[in-house]
Amino acid sequence: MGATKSDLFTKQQNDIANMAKALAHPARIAILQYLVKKNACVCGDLVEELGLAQATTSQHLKELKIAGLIQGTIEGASVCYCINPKVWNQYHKILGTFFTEVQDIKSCC
Amino acid sequence: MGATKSDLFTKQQNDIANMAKALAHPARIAILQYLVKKNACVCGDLVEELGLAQATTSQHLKELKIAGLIQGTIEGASVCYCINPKVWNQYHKILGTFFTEVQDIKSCC
DNA sequence: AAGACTAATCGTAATATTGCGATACGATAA
DNA sequence: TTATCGTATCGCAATATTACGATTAGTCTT
Repeated sequence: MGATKSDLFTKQQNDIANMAKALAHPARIAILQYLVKKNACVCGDLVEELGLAQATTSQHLKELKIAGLIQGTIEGASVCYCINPKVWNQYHKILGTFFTEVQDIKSCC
Repeated sequence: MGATKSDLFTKQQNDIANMAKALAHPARIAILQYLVKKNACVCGDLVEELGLAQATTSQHLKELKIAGLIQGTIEGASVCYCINPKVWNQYHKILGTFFTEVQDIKSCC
C-alpha cells in the first residue's frame, strides 16, 4: 500500500486535496510568491532564487504547471513563467469556500 | 535525499506548506467536511463514514490533531472530535492572505 | 473478573515525494 | 559547424506518506 485510495472519496474532496498537494512544499510556495511579487514574466532567475539544484527547481516548476497554477512560455533561449490568474482565482475560491463552510462553528469539546 | 530542505525557506513559507500538507489527502478533507457538517462533537462513527481501516483513520485523525485543526475529547469509551475553530480560522486567514496577494495579477505569458 | 467495544500505537509493505548528478535537447553566439 | 547557455528529463538514492493487520490500552457491561 501507500497509494491514496482516491476512489473512496468524492471528486470535490480529491480536487481540494490535490490543490493542497500542489502547495505542500515550501519551494513551491517560494516560487509562487516570487512570481506574485514580480507580477510579471520571470525568465531564468528562479534557480538562483531558490537555492535548490536546477533539476530540483525544474521539477517543482513542472508540478506547478501540472497543477495549472503557473504557465511557461519559451522566450528565446530561456523560459518565462508567470501565475495563471484564472486557475489561481479558482484555487482561491474553492479553498476559500471550503473554509467558510464553518463560519459559525461551535467549539464543543 | 527525499527530505524537504526546509532550512532554505522562510518560516512563513514552511508554515503555509505545512498547512497545505495537512489538507493534502482526501480522507482528511472528508473528515473535516464531516465534522463541519455535523457542527458538533462526533463520537465514533468516523471509521464507518470513511471506508478506510480503523488504523488508517486513526492515523489521519492524528495528523489533523497535530496540525491543530481538530481536537478530541475522551467521552467514556469512545472519543469525540470536533473542529478547532481558532486554528481553522487561522488557516483560513493565512491561506486567504496568500491568495489575495495577487488580486490584480497581469496575465503576461 | 471476564468479555465486548473503541481507539491508539506498532510493525511492516507499498507507493509517493524530494533532491540531485548526468544527460539530452533546443536556441543563441562565435 | 561548434561551443555555450538555459532548461527538461532520466535514473537513482533517501526520505515521507499511506494503508492495514495485529496488538495494546482503556472503558463499559455483565
